[in-house]
Amino acid sequence: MRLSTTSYLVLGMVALRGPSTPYDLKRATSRSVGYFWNFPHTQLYSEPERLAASGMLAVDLEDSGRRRKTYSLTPEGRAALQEWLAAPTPEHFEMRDVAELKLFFNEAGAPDDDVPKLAQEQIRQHEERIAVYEDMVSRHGDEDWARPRMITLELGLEMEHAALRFWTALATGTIDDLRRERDERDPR
Amino acid sequence: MRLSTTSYLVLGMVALRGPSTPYDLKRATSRSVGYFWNFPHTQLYSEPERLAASGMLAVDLEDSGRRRKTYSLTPEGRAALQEWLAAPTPEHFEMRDVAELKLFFNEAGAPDDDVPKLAQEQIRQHEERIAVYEDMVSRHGDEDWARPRMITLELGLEMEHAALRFWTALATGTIDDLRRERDERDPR
DNA sequence: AAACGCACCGTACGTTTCGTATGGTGCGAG
DNA sequence: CTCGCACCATACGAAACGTACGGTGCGTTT
Repeated sequence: MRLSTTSYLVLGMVALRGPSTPYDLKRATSRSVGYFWNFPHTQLYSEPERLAASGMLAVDLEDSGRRRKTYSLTPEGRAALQEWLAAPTPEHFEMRDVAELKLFFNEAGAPDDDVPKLAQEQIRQHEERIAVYEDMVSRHGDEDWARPRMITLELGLEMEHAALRFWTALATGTIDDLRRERDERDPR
Repeated sequence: MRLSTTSYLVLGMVALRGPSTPYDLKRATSRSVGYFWNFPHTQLYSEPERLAASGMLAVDLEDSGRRRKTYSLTPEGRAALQEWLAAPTPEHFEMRDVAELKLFFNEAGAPDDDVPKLAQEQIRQHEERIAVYEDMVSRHGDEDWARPRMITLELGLEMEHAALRFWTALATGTIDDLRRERDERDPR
């Protein structure tokens, strides 16, 4: 049985939260890890089933109305998760950025310049996302249980600010400054 | 007929390159736009077929051995592409970062600390990618045809440096400095 | 206390994407 | 001339995706 990244996502979430229903997972991921690995909620119903079938999760079926399924980690599940966590990842992150695509193909566009509008919208997007992240920090930043999970927010914030700087520079025609400042900061 | 992002990718590539075979597209994307929107090469064989069926591309079938198909843009195809380019994107970029996942779930791992190795490997990844991007800049940076397409490289570089700063700070225990420096640079 | 409405929760199903694996093609070396 | 390897193309099964629908049960209204 081959485990995908989604599998480990589920195993990890159950490990952090304790026994969970798919709906619990859905809510928990959409507010945290979902920001850097998105997937449809249907996966959170089918994937635990697969994992239970291969002994990674134990399932407890509610017999009343909603017939909720509550999944918990088995020793095998925990072992698989820890093995995965212990191995560093040779993969580079993967991006999917429609705005960047549009910028790349810009020269094939109609004569009038579409870039300012594109940049403006991206600036909006990134500022909004930064606000969301900062809000999380200020609401949970000093709670002990949250601390270790907050660290990834810093990466998110670095990336958001990087993108924001780029689109802002593009909108104001100061791309050259961008490169110069980067060279000063992280000399090659 | 519904066009996906992949459709526009193909339309855009044919627009920039002129008439192209799927293999041409594959090679061209893998060295450029593939860095921020990856997809398997099989898509580059099936997608143009779809687009040709709906009149966005014209196909010219080689009758000799390899039976190459060369696709070129029709007026409808160009119109569709330009319409797409003219509309700013409401979407935020999407990330898929296995390393970030591992970091997030770290507390569920075995007692010994897996983070240093993880960080080290990511630093390697990002330095390597930066080298690739810088090489592109230095090889094509002063060619006129390449200039407009080089601009997205700057976004790539900003992102890479952001990630590199994060993992480096994580490895050296200077995450707090990271935040402080960011605040100085981009005051909230 | 019955009826209603809405937020909560779960799953079925058709479509698209993905990756792998396989097989043909033709140039250049020997 | 033929052999080998890089080039090129597609088939096919498996996974991921998104949407759309349908049930559940709590709180509110009458």
